[in-house]
Amino acid sequence: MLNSLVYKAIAHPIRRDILKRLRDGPKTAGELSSHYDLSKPSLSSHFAVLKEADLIFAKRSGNHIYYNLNVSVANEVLSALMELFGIEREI
Amino acid sequence: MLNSLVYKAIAHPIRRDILKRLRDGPKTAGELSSHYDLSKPSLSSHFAVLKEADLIFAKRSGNHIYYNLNVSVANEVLSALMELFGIEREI
DNA sequence: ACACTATTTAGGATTTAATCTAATTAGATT
DNA sequence: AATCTAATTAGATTAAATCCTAAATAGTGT
Repeated sequence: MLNSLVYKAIAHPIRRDILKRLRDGPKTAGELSSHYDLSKPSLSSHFAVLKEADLIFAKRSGNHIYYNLNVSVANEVLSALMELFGIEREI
Repeated sequence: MLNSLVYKAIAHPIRRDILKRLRDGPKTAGELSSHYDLSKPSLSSHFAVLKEADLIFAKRSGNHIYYNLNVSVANEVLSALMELFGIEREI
């Protein structure tokens, strides 16, 4: 079954928004932080929660760290919820 | 978009287990409570969270209150998460 | 190696969630 | 209307999450 950390990770609106933004490609912490009225340390801890849940992963390039959406885990989340709700997935 | 209460609701393992059990049909509070080492008031508050999120609804029949899974909202959850992760749903 | 920039860790305050026991409500049945 | 059963509300406590400022780290690039 799916890791419980994932559910905790998507429980926070800012973390969901981060995930949504990462759909369109990798972003740096600074780039993401510009969208929220939140200190960088606070945002960093949101990243940590998402990383623990394995929903994102980090890659350094030059002076920046880029965050990437972990698409395979995202798919697992959906499968787990479908099972939870007893809904069949087509294909 | 989807109500934020839904994400909070599925964040707790007991609440997810309740949802799973309700897939197979309505259950009373007492019936559900027998599966958990938790006081009835605590469980009742879990029901309240699920109700607030509109994931379940209650129906009285005789001396019991039956809880039912709200399938339409369950489907909305999946759609919302698919959008969140940028995954297309077939059909 | 030194300094610069980006990000995270530490420590602490505040808020929200989860849980319990005891008391109450709601409705059903006699 | 009195009683019984099922479930919830109240009130208090403990645990977990969120957020901040200040300090530390990590890696880049001069």
